[in-house]
Amino acid sequence: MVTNAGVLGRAAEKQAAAKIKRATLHDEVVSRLRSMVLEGELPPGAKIPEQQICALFGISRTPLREALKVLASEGLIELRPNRGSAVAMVDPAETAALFEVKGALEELAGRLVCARISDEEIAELEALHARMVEQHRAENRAAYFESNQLFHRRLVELSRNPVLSATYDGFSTRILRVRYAANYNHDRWDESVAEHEEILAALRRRDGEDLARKLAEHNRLTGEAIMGHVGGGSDRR
Amino acid sequence: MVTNAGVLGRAAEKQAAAKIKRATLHDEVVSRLRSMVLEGELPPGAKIPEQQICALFGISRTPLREALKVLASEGLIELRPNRGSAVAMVDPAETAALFEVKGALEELAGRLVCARISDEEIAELEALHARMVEQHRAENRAAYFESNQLFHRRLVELSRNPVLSATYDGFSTRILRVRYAANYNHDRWDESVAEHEEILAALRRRDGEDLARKLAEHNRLTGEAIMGHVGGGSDRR
DNA sequence: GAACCGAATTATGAATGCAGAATTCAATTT
DNA sequence: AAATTGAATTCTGCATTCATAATTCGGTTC
Repeated sequence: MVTNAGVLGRAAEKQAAAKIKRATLHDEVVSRLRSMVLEGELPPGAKIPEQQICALFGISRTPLREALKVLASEGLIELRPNRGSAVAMVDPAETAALFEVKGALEELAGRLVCARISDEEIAELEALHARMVEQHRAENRAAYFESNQLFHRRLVELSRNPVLSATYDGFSTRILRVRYAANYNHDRWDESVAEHEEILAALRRRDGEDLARKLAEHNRLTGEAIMGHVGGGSDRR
Repeated sequence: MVTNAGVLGRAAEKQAAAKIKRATLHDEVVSRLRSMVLEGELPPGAKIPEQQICALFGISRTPLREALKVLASEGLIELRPNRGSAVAMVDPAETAALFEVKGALEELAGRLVCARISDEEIAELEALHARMVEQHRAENRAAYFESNQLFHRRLVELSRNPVLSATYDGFSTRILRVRYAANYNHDRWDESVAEHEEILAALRRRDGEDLARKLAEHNRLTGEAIMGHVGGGSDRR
């Protein structure tokens, strides 16, 4: 069963708060297809036969094709003229490139957020972190995973740069697919939690440069941990 | 870019001779619509009546609507469900946000390019710079403008991170629309050329950190110059 | 038996048609 | 006369249909 809440981009959450049903069909299709790609239900490289998907969703090809254009511009699928569309392959080199850019974005977010965040919002992030630690202790992988995402997402959002938030969400989404595939090992959890502590410390001091460095480093290490599972050990189940 | 890997000379020859036509119609429509938005032919806030545009292009609504979805995800136009699409407004706050993110991307590019660029490619950038200086001296605004864009674009490209290049291009495009509107004054040209000299100097020394700083600063100053003409202060909301 | 060519099938790209929402405009009411 | 309501028109969203390129499969030839 698909629960869109924390995994999908900003659009999904906003809509969820307002209405249960989406205004337009192709937006709904974009969300559902994106989930399917992220969760691996449509594996990398898989061809996307329009008619089958249409039958699955109970819609016609028009809204589906509109949705495919959007997902293609997000980099999740590829369109080959007259030859159909397919789920984008996960290229190790591209994944590394994604992490590099995501790191630069978090660096910027770190600098900005220190200048613009309120005390209450710092407390909010600390609460998020506490929840994450609790889920880590309970070894609830899925919940920990989602809280982790949420923490970073909220931190970027608090930088009060909507363009940055939107861009960051896009990269998170693309990377999420790889993270699902490579469920990296447990000991990285401990490191990750420790790094979050340091991140919060820098945030409390409102030391923008230090926070930027810490975030970039955290991102780099996470990337390497994941890359190690994607590139080196092909760990399929 | 295009699938030109034709082993059969005849088909490729015919294509090249006839026209550089795109494989799919909606791709062509995306390009043409984007140009119209960038050049101000479709001014910010303008509604986009599908039928008129269809008549103008001599196409049906289907490929147009697919193109609109793509441009919406690029941030150039807005889709309001059941209420039509319109060219995205140029918001001073959003423009400032765009420059912040673009600066972070160039910073990353600066670090990467120093580690990955070859001597020949440095020479190529110097040639581009020289051409730009020449056009500056000749007071050829349009040509200078384009060379300037090209210089930065190529520098980012030489960072050898395709994701970064694509993202940077996207932001350049969105900003380009504002730059067209605000043809900032001539004295900024001189500053800009001087900054390019420093950028090249840092590149020659392959001092990634310094180059990153220089690029970020150059970006910030350009942004402020443009923002001053658009109407917003540097940071106002 | 393998390679090659061509017709049949299938899938994609684009156009048209149809239902419903939004806007417009006129008529009615206060 | 101004405001409001509702009918008519316009436009968007989606489904359906048509055309064309790609793939598949069967037959032929070497």
